[in-house]
Amino acid sequence: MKAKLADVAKLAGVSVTTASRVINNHGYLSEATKAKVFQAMKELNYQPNSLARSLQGKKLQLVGLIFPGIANPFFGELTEQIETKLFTRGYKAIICNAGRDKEKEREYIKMLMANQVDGIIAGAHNLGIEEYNKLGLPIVSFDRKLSDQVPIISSDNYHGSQMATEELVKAGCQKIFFMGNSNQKGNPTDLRLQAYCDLMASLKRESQVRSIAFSDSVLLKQLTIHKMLEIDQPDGVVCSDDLTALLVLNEARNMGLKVPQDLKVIGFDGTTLIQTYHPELSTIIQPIGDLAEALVRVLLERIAQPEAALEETSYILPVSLKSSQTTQVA
Amino acid sequence: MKAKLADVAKLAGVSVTTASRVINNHGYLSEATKAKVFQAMKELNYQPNSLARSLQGKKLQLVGLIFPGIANPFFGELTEQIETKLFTRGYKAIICNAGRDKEKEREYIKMLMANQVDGIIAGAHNLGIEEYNKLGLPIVSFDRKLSDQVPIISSDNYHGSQMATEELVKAGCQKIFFMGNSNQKGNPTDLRLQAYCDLMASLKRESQVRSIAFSDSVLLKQLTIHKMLEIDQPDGVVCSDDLTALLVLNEARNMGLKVPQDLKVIGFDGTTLIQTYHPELSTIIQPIGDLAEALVRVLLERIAQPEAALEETSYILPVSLKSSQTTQVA
DNA sequence: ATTTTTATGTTAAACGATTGACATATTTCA
DNA sequence: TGAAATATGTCAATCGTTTAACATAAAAAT
Repeated sequence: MKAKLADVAKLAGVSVTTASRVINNHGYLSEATKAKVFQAMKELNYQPNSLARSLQGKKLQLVGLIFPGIANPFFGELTEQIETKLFTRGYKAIICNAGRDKEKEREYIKMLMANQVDGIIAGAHNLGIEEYNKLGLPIVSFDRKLSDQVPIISSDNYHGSQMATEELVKAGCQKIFFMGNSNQKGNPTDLRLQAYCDLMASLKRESQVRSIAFSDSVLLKQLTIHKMLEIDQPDGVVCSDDLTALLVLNEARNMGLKVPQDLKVIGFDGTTLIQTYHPELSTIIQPIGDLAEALVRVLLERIAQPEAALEETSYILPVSLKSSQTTQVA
Repeated sequence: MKAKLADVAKLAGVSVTTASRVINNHGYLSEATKAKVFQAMKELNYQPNSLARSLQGKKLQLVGLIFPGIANPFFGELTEQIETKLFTRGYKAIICNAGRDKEKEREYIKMLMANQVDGIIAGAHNLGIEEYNKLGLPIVSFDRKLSDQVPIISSDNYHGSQMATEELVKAGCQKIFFMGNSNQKGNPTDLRLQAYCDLMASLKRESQVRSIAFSDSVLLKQLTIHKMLEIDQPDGVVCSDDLTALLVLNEARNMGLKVPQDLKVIGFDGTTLIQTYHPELSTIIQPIGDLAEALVRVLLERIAQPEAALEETSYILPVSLKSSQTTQVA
């Protein structure tokens, strides 16, 4: 049904070899022949079968993206940016929503290998180092150390969280809590927590951490937040991400607390979505476009030269503070 | 580098043919042989090369998803659901963010063809019917008529918008406006607009439509909204989607309007994100999970039996009204 | 007029896996 | 014991494309 190279060659009145030469621009070709072949390709709406080409050793120009899920706006925006940048460079992306599921991530990796992807961008990290090490595939990791062989791209989580905490301190908060997604060890969110704790310690203040699990239902999350606001009555909350910050804001409003008078809140991520639809929220902005660019660039470099020594094993991109109403001095 | 079938066969001490037979469960095999081969596969971490298999005529089990972009929460959630359901059935997904760009969508389609995808789920509709018709590939469309040969899955946009408008009428609004993304013809959003207009007409009220283009900057959108709220002073706004509704709510708050006392607002889409972080917003909920299920099921049926006559050319899934604070009777 | 260069064709092998045809050996069952 | 069923192997073709090797012929350069 679908046109193959032999059909093109026949229509153009040349041999299959010549047709292939035209496509791959290989050897001596006359303009006339090229024109004939291109014309035939157009007429037949011919697309070379990438699978067959890749069997020959050519790159499939396909990469796998493994993330916890793209419904989360941060990963959605990051994935979209990555895909766009890949496309510009002639690459395609297979998406894998691994969630928090180790087994699923393992399955995805198998599937990607079977599909001969040229490389992987890993942003879901349920698996151990060893499993990624033995793949023999170019990999770059988003925000998590996988192995010495795998370059990591991330935002400056530590500095971001430091700025966030400072923002609340400067705004005059006396009782600053940290509220975040519960942290498996090694998670970059750890750095956000760490920076908060370090800064509090350096100010001789007590760290107060409340965590809500990613998998908790919203009601449970709200309950946790409610309890914190009611019992502990903090006047400032550093949140591990913007969505958590929104929950805090919502709960505060329900309880009749005034923001920023009674309570100041700052988030983390700064997606376009949040910046657009919640311009009032102070937050730490991750440079999503730059992150995507770095992930793609480093991966494609690895793909082009798999043997080259790693220039850098870690790329930490700067974040920026967006100071808005939720941290305004009352 | 990567293990191939020949390596497995050698390690297992059998012929390549036998190894292949084990994998494909073809012909007579002894338990002992099967065990040996499986063992060898495990040891070598062998994954059959899907590309080579597909060249043989086997399905690649790969489908293309073409959407305007997954950063939009609605498409993000829909894409995630689709991907999950595909994965369960052994299929993989290539994502294509076509935006509003005709040329890019065309390029994506070429690329998908070159990659021998088994089918396409099309949710970005920049191209004409003809282009989709001549692909000779199973396709299902989300929310837009492409051709008689292409089944459409969509929500009941008309009924949804009808319910939305009624909700405002019931809540006592006297001056109900429609605010939405500007509508190219044939867009399903048209039905939302249509339902609003029809209902207004049947009530002998005047339709008032304000449109903001998808591509408008946020500032421009806000300006449009501001103008409407200030000059026309509607007391109810039917929005074509939840994000637009949020902009209206924000602008209303900035202007000191009280919701729902001075102004009632209702949105459309009802993503988990919005329901979670904006529980106050009344909206029409599209059944994202069911839409994904239907898209996947119908596509896989077409893939399994490409020649079968279409059972249905259009599947319209019911939506539901979520009546919340923004449309409460004051 | 002769050598290069350019242009194209023929043929065949290769990529990795599948599969049919055929041969052979072992087991099982009448 | 002999036929049927079971188990495995060898060989070769096939999928669509690429590419090296070789041959040939016309055009261009010497």
